Amino acid sequence: MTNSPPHLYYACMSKYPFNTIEQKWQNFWEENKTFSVKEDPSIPENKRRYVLDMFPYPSGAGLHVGHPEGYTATDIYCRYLRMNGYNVLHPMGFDSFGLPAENYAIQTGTHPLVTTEKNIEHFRKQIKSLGFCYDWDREISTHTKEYYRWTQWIFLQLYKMGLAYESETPINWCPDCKTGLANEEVKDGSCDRCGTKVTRKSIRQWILGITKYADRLLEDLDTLDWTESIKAQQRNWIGRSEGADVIFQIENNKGEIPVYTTRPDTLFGATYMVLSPEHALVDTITTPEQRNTVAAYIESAAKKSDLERTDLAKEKTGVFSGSYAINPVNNSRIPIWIADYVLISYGSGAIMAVPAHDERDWEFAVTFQLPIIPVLEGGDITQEAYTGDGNHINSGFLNDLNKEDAISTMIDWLEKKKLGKKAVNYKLRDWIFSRQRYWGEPIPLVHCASCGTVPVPEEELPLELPDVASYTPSGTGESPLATIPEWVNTSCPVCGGKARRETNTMPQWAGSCWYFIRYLDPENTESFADPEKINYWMPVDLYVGGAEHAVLHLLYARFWHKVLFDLGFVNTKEPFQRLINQGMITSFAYQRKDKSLVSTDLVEETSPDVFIEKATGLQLERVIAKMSKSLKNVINPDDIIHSFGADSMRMYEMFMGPLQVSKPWSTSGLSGVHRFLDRVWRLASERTIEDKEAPEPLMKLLHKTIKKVSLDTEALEFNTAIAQMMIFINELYKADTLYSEVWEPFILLLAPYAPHLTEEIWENLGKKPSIADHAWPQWNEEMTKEDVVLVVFQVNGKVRAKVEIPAGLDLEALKEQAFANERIQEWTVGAGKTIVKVIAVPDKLVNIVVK
RNA sequence: GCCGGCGUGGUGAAAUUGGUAGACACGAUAGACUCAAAAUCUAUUGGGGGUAACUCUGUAUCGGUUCAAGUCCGAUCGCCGGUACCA
Repeated sequence: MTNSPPHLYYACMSKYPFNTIEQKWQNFWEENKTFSVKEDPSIPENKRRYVLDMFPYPSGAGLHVGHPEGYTATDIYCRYLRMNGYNVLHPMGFDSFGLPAENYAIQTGTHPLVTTEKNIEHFRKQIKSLGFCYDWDREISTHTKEYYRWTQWIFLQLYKMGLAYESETPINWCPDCKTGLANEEVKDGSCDRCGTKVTRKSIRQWILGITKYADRLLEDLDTLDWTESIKAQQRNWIGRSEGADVIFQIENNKGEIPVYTTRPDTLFGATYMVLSPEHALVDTITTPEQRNTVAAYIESAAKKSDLERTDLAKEKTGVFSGSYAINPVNNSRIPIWIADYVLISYGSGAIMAVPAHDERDWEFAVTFQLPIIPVLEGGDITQEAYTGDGNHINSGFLNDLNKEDAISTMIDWLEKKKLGKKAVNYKLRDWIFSRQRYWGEPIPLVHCASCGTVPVPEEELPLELPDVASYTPSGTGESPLATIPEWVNTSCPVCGGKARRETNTMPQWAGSCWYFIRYLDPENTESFADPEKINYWMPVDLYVGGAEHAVLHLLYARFWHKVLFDLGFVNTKEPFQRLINQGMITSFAYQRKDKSLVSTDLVEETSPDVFIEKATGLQLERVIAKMSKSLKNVINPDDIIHSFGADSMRMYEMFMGPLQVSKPWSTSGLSGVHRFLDRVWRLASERTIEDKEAPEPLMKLLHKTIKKVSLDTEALEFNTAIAQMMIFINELYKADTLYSEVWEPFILLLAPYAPHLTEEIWENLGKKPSIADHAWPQWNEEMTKEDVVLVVFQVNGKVRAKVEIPAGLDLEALKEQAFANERIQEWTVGAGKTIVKVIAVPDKLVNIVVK
């Protein structure tokens, strides 16, 4: 029960020799290429499966217990599919470009290539020690030039389609990582990777036009078998809204201001306008009297971080520009204000303000005493903005219409008068793609004074990452590559004149946008993958990984895939048909009364479930927390494998609970699973195996077990499949004889779960390895049915008797049984009750309703 | 605030279409084996009452639908994840 510190595991020694067994079979699989897979055309399409794990970033910390969770789930599923005659593609690789290796290089002077390859070695060894059925011949790493050659090639396709463009507008900048970040990499105003507060910085950068695909990224979500939560996150992130662009004329012919609104029906209630401080027209509309005030406001707004301008801002601020605009529906003169609650990055950076029906405008209007005119009935606009539906008032031709009708009527009117038009907007921004760092794919472009930006010819790819003396980013917005003149200075591929290479690199997400395609054809030097192989395997049938990539990797990869689809290079609109997110493996932690947490090594369990802080003697509450070094509750997979074996580790992670939910690690729970495997081993080694017929009850249990394990494995419900196998073993334990006709099928059922142990037992039975190539056992439906069933008799819905009766008894006979039952009689006629109604469900129950 | 998910024993969790709540496992208690311990095996184990047969009660809270609700519907509370002046 206690979450013992790691050194205590070793005390729990097992009897079955998992260390030697596991090493032996891992060697066997490797030498025999048991899990190598080919595109066999004779296997029909419905018998091909592509099962993919999110590949890891090979960090210096090594494998975390969270990794094997998803990997074990797909491993069991793949082994199950193979045994059922499927041709299964199940590869593994490494997402090996990225900042940690580079930061380590800065600290130590070691080349990122050296540490990365060392980490990959370590990860590969750790992953192999769990006995997964990957086809290691297909392993890829995104940092190798053979791989990034094609990442660069895809970038050039994007460039040629006009989807990659250069820009110099303010972007998110992490002062610690010294690089620009995409919107998706900013969480709560901080860098997703290092937690440093993000600032704004204006630098030249490469941007990918993901917004051109916004509609398709949104629509095609409906075709995917993903969890609602991830789809919802992507929908929210794309943030599509429908409304209208409306043009407001500035008084005295100073120009016009287009605004975007989702509520064109409230146009009669627009009593002022607001421009974002960064809006291009601010200068034009500011009157001489207001110039100083406006300039001061813009300066103060510019100093604020995004976080201060949005999250932290409770009070609305702003200044009057001095100018007025004309409301196009009623020609009323409305003031134009400058306020930072309007963002330059959304819509046109300017709004019409309808304080009666918009919370933000209401707050602003109240603060600055601007008029609030209701145009919909309902609510109390003296207290708050009313955003609900209602009949329109004070709205000319919209009066008496509801919200929906008024919106369409107004849009028609605007379009007819050429004052505006229907419009769609997105929260999604284009993808800021360049990084001012070293350890990433060089962007294969050349800047020529006469030809402009020119792509590196495809046949010259890969454009190799050069060696640098110092990895430290300049911080000025240039990558360390800029410091190598012999690399930067080149000739223009078009005119042959002097030119400079692009010095930015790609973000870590680039490599993971298409790695699942490279697995199909990892050695190909002619193309990124052979179309025939793509046709054979794609799309990915099942993709398992963490939910933290909901709007990063999963959105970017979908975008690239759609581009490749449009170019005819891939055969599907979507890369990942089905997605499952494994839950996080958490750990227990101990909490004081004041909610502060105590490191696990400072806690003692004095009696069951009583936890005491050693230093103070105060009782602590056990809570669930993320594993963290500071709490000393991190579980290291290597320790677990060493003390309990990979099979125990695999099975425990599956037995903990449903794959999709997060659950706390418990080492005593692990030992329960280990005990089960040990019992299997002891049955195999201690009992005599008989070829004679097994008793019928055992055969029935076997068939029920085959059915349950098959259906649950298919549905990825591994915890209940394991429970059924435990029931089966508990039953086998009761007899001295082990019948081969029940034992052998059981070992096959267990094989995907505990592959090493079952290979060994299988071989000891005199069978030919590998058990992974053996056919999955089939159940006989007749044998899963019981002859006698337990039926309950209820009176008024309360169980009053339980009886065993022959299965399939007809309803009348069933009712008769109930009435004849002594206990039922006591509760019905015996108690002087009148029978009102009788409900009978075959093989289940009889419910007698009495008064 | 908004979106998504979840609330079941001491603990991790089970429970087809609504039909025996708590399978399986951990922990605990007792017993067997042992000089003893560990390991192993067996039994019991939601809570209350009763010598017992049995009985009352129980799936976050309150209410509803139903012969029957962990499951369906409504409201409330709590937890987790995401997101937030997006006009």
